[in-house]
Amino acid sequence: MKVENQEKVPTASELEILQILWQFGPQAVRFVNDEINKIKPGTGYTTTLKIMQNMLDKGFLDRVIQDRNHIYRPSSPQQETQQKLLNEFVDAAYRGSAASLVIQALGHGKTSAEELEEIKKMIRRIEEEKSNSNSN
Amino acid sequence: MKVENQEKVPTASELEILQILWQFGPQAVRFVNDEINKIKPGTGYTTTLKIMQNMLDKGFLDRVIQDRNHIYRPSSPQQETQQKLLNEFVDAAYRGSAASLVIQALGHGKTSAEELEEIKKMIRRIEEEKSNSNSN
DNA sequence: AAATTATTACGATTTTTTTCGTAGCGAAAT
DNA sequence: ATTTCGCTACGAAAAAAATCGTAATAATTT
Repeated sequence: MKVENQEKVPTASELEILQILWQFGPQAVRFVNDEINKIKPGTGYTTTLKIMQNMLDKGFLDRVIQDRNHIYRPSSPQQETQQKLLNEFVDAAYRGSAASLVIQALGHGKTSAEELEEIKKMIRRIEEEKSNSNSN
Repeated sequence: MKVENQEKVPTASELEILQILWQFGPQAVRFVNDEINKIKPGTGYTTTLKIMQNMLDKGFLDRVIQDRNHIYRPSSPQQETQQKLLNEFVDAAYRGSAASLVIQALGHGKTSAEELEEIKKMIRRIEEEKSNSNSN
């Protein structure tokens, strides 16, 4: 019985690029590089290009030619990638205990009342599922 | 007004070592290397040693001589390091939204009823603090 | 004190990631 | 058709992290 998966996840720089594509949809390198320069000024075009090409090789991105240039888009849905990142992070930083991560994440105090409501709703949903799980 | 911190956080391998020291308290290299070999068999003694020496240089570990060998211990409390890791992770993977991370973390279904109770307790505490926040 | 044993120190190599210079290519402008 | 412009391809260098071989050191045993 295997304990956990060893999925390949994007690096920090790769994740920045994914965030931009998640937010703005499929884009050319130029657009992505411009966005990155808003956060990390001075990042060369070819730097961004190379990372995106690496991501293509690793299978994190797909590419299509449109209007004579290359449009990149994430090859997996945002949620799925975030879930993998989260799983890896929980294992590495909290030894697999999602609950203690959650408690610490809430503990920093910047969570709004609306968000807390959403979270409570989520908990209620889970509790309902749990009580129904005998009749599966 | 600064938006967020850019603290130096341990790498994945360094974090593994911190986890061992958090769990078992201050230890010599030999002990840490043995533990690591339970997870990553074949990791050489000098590899672990070198990483721990790097961590000493970076300030993640302190060292004391005891019984003629070097005993290492984390230089910051576990919670503090985990909080920094968490902040960085929330920014990188969830663009700063702790709430969506929490919802996704709960979503995978492996959180026990007891843990859910703990989380609800935490939420109640936060809500109380929020309503008292005018009288600070 | 010489040999053995266990440890740390040091340096080098390998691997991964990030960075960028330069060449090549195709479309548009002159 | 030649130049210019914007993009991609390629390769290499720099930086960061992980790995390990070997030397040095110090205590214990003989």
